[in-house]
Amino acid sequence: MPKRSEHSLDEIRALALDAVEKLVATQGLTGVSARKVAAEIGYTVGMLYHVFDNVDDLILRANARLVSQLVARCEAVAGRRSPEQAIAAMAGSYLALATDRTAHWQLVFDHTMRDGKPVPDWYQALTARLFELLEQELARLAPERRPSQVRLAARTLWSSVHGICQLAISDKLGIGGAVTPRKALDSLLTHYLASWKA
Amino acid sequence: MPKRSEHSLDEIRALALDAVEKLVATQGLTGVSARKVAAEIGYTVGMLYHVFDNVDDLILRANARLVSQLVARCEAVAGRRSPEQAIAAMAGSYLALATDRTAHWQLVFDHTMRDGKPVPDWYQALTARLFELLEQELARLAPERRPSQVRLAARTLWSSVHGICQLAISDKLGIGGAVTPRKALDSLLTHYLASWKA
DNA sequence: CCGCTTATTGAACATCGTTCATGAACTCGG
DNA sequence: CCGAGTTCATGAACGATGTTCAATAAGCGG
Repeated sequence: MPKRSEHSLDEIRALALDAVEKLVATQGLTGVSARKVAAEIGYTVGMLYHVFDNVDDLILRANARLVSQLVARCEAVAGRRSPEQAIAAMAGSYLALATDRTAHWQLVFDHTMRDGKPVPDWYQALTARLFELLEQELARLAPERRPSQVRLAARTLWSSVHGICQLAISDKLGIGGAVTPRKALDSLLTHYLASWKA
Repeated sequence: MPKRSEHSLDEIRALALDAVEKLVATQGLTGVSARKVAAEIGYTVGMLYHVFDNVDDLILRANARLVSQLVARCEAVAGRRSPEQAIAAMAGSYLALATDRTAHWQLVFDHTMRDGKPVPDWYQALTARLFELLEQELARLAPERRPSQVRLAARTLWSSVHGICQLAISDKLGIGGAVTPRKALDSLLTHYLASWKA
């Protein structure tokens, strides 16, 4: 007994993504499943598959919205002030989102493709954009460095920031609490950049 | 119709852990499930629960064996040579295991407790040991640094190494291939330590 | 008004983690 | 040597998961 709803397919998509955010915030990682999302938006599971390829696609779209926010914040601070400040602001944005929306960010970290399929291109392009922005600032910081060196430094730094934020989220950093992720990021950027720009 | 087997409980435990390694190596992350492990060792699911608390326990024990290898390698290179060389050897051990036994290491990275229970103490103690070893070398490198600074540097560096290895495993580092994880680790250690020991 | 497209359902399948009553195979006291 | 109790081990069951799909209702173009 199907009943035409008042929502367009695009609206249903958006509703589903909202539901993912709500569910992960309230129930954690296990709160996100096709059936729960469907129930949350008042549809059945089958409908979700009409609108998303599969659950991987659903979660990836939801995660992309969060990563896009990070990209936006990084773009906002790019170019302004000194390169060091811009880079610090980017890392800070990363950490801020990670600690502010921990549950959803855990979904970003922990999600892995079923079976073992590769992450789709449109998603990888999003994260690649983060590398680009950092490269820009690094090039500004040390204009005489060759592009390959800038590339290496960007990937090294961003991976490190990623690692710090991830361990911070899973509470594996400072058992005594003396080591905050904020301090770790400061330490990383201060020392790495001091030597790198020289 | 239960038949007494020829294995002791401890032997079954060991067989199961071997099976996890074999399954993850041949079938990837999805190849590891209670039923598949049970089938692999010629028992039924119920038997696994006689010998492990649950699947989290099973996987954690399997992962612990791999992490223990890393700990052992790090202990082997600790104290010898210069602190810089020891630290580089530790990071290299991390990377070597990550690239050599990629599938199993992905299990270490990707595994998260069901429901959201905390990681048990005995496992956290294992990873904490890695921090300790690095702290020793850092203290040797800069004897005048205060313990809190050594703590911070150890966590910063190890998280960064972790991040680099993780992105390397999931192939998110160098699209062009020019950036190898090896170079990223070198870059990280060289620049960070150069500034930090000063 | 009829037929075609589109939305939506609900049931089905396979797999997963987990629990448990059942029972066979040992062990040991008498 | 035999019965009681303990220890292995099973297979079925439950609920939840991702995914597919035939069936069907609603809307729309002619």
